Amino acid sequence: MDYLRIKKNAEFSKLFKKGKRVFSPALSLIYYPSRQAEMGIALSKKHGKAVTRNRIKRLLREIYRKNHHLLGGNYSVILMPRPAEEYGYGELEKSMICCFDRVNRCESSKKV
RNA sequence: UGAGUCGAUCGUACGGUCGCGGGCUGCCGAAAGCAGCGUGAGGAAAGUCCGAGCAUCGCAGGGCAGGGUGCCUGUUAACGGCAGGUGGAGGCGACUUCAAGGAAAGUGAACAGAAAUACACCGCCGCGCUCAACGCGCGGUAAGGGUGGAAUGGCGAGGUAAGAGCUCACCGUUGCCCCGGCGACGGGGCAAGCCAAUUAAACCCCACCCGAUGCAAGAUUGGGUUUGCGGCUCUCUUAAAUGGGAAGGGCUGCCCGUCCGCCGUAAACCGUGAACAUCGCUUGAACUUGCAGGCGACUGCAAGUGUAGAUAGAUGACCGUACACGACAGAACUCGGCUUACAGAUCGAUCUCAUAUC
RNA sequence: GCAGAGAUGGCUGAGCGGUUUAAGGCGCACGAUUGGAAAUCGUGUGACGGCUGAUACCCGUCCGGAGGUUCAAAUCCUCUUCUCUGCG
Repeated sequence: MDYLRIKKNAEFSKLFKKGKRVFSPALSLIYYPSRQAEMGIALSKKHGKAVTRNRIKRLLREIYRKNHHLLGGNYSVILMPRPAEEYGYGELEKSMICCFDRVNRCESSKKV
C-alpha cells in the first residue's frame, strides 16, 4: 500500500478542526497537507444499514486507490459521501476527481 | 387435470486482469518486504426474546423481597425450545391453532340497573281496606319487560293463585364408584337437583426453577510499603489535642446478623516494554456420510473433513459468457432455540378434496 | 458489540385498566380593558374520514405501527419501527 489509513479518533478530530473542505455533488472532502498520503472515511447510520455502509467503504477505497495519484502533493484526506438512496461507482468516481481537481487549483493559486 | 396441506433443500454460476484480511512455505540472522500455494460472511450473520458454555465478582447463616414458567409424558448441557400425546377452537378434508394450573383461601371490578351473588323498578298473583274501579298497604313470585359484557344452568312437559329443579326426560355442571391409560385424560354407571356467574397477559394462591455482571467479561499487568493533605453527619468526654459511640462503609436488592474506620489525592522507595501490545479468539454439546435403537425429538458407534477470526473493522472495480436478470441482508467470544425480513427456484409425501377416464 | 430508557394534539407534558370530547401549560382565534399596543382577564380551539347547500349539528377512527388478553386497553402481554442514554 502506498497510502495510510486514518484510524485514531484524535487524528479525525484534528482534521475536522484544521482541515479545509471541498464539495462536489455526491461527496464532501476534508484535506490537510501531510508527509504521507493518508485517507479516512466518515460514515453514519444515515447512510444506510451495515451492508450499504460496507459497500460505500469498498467503493471509496477502490476509487481512492485508483485516483489518489491525481492529487498534486501528499495530503491527509477524509471522505464523506452525502446520504442518498443509492451509491454508484461512476458517480462517486466523478465526484472524487472533481474534488481532487479543486484541491489542486486551490493550492496552486495559493502558492502563486 | 385443477385446488390445497405438510415437510425439506438451494438462494446467481463460471473464466480473465487489478485490489483486500488471515494462514502456511520459500528468500532472510531477525523485522520489514517480495514471491508462491491455499483460504475467506448467512439462512437468517438481524432482533437481542429465551437457554447454556466461558470469565470476573460474591458466597458464616437466616428471613423477606424480586424475576420466570404453568395440560401430560419424553428429549436435552440447558430452555420459555423441540417431539409425541390429551383437551378446547377452526376447516368437507389432509391439517392448522391455543400463556391450556387454581375463581369451593381471600381482595378488587367503572357506568347503567331495583338488584352484580343479590335487597322486587315495571309486571304477574293472593290477601286486607273499598259497593266497585282507581289507589294504598302486606305478602308471594326471577316466567316476561327494562339495564348491562354478564341477572339465579338450557330447553320441553307436568305443576301452581301466579311462579319457581317444585317434579320429570334430555343436555350441561359437580361428586362418588368401576374399567382403560405411566399420565394429561377417555369410556361406563350411580347420585346430588345447581348451592358455587365472569375476570388471575387484576392483586393473589399453589407447584417448580433462578446469585450478579457480560469478551467494552477478564488474564499477562498498574500493585506493594511509608508519609502528608483533604473529604465523610451527629453526639458525648476534654481547655484543646484526643478518645468513645452512633451514623457510615463492606458482605448482590432489603432486613436481621456480622466485620471494619473508609474513600480520594500527592510525594518517596520497590517494581515497570503500558498500548494501534499479546492472550481470551476459534476443535466445537463441531460438520458430513453410513449403520444401529426409537413413532419422533434425539441417542450410540464407525469412517471422513479441517471449515473466517477482523479491530476505523477484510469480499470490491472492470471485461466476457449463461439464465430465472439476482430478494432480504454483512461474522465481532462461542453454541442450542425462538421471532422477524426475504426476488425466486427445486424436490418429496405411503397426504387431502373436486372433476374426468379406466 | 453489550446493557438500558422512551414515543400522547402545532410545541411541552400529566394520565398507567373504567364514566365525557385524554388534565394542565405554551401557542392560536375572538371578546373585555386602552387614544393605540404590551401585560392582564374571560371564552373558544386536536387531526382525519363520512353526512350536508354549508366551516354548523351529528356519526366513526386515532395515544409510533400490527396482533392478542379482557365486558372494557393510551394503560397489561407479544412482535415491529424510530429516537435517546450508559459502558473503552
